[in-house]
Amino acid sequence: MTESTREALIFEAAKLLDAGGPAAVTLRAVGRAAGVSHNAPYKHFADKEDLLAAVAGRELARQSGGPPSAPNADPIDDLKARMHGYVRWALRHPERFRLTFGRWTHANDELGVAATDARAGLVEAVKAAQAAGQAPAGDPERVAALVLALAHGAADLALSGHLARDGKGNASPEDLVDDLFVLFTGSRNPG
Amino acid sequence: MTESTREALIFEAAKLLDAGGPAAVTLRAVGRAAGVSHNAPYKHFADKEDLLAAVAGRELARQSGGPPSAPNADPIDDLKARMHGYVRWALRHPERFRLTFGRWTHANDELGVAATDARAGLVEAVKAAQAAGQAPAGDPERVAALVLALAHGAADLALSGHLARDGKGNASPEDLVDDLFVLFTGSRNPG
DNA sequence: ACCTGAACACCGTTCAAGT
DNA sequence: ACCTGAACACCGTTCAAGT
Repeated sequence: MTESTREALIFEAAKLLDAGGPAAVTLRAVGRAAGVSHNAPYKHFADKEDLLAAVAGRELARQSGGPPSAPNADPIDDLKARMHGYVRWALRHPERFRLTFGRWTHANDELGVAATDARAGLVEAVKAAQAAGQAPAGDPERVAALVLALAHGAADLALSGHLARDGKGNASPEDLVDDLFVLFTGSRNPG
Repeated sequence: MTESTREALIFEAAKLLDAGGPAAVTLRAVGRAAGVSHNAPYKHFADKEDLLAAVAGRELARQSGGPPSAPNADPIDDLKARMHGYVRWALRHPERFRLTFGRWTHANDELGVAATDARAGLVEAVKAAQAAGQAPAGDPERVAALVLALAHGAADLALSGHLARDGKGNASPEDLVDDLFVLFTGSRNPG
């Protein structure tokens, strides 16, 4: 039971975030939703930011810990599917996406570990694509950063409305991810 | 004099934002810094968000309205310089960057116009690079979106600490921009 | 037309106290 | 070890009033 209150607080905070944005996530509302007083959260988290970091960490771990695609798919398809999944996650859960990549003053362990794990999985996918000659050669961490930066930027611009203005001649974040992979085929590593 | 109070409020709000993040931008602090009462802002802006939108609009217009590089430089260098400038702006003024691409509930005209202008300038630079055979063929708006998404994502990931963890084998946002342009040379439009 | 001061309903956080 | 209720210093916003 001692753990369930903590979990309930995280769960209710995430629910309030989705429903009403960060402004709706007050400790009073979280406590009320979890059936405790408005300052019970202080027995489980240092402060409000610490609670939000727990929400972000749980979300990032969940997102990047999804199914590793079909295990024997083409490596480049695996990488593409992973990035499409990333974009889809951002567009479906904009508040969780923004929270995850938001401002963190006192670095949180839970969130940091989740971020490191997510990057490691992506780097492995890039290495496999490179080994199959389907991605540019070079430091796999750097190629992974390139791919992630594009997917992240496309998603963030789309969410903030800075990507498309009129419907004409514009691209969805998924389209932009595909465009990058088309560029990859132009500079394949023949090895 | 009637206009100067409004301008002073925008100016002081931007200063407070840079100094202490969005939490430091309270209408009371803005009013105090501008030498007016804490609710004088309501005579110039509908609410706090409207004031922040004015800050963001001014900032975006200033950023994208910079010098158009050397006028007779290679088109691809012009495009590259523009994106490097974008990244440098984001890293030097993280709070303004995040504000500009933040949450806007009631769409603001000033900010919308600034965003449209910025995109238009970028599309022109892409068209020039395409005409010189230095950028991939296709809808210039879509190629511009690809380039902007990468620069934006690289900057945002760097700011949130999700780009590099250890110093080893990682890339700066500027490096990632360069990497994209290297991919461009692999799929040049021969026209 | 622009500004002020008091007031209202909120919020994060602290603290003494309870089991 | 976990929780409560009162309290404190804030905040955005509204409103009646002043020039």
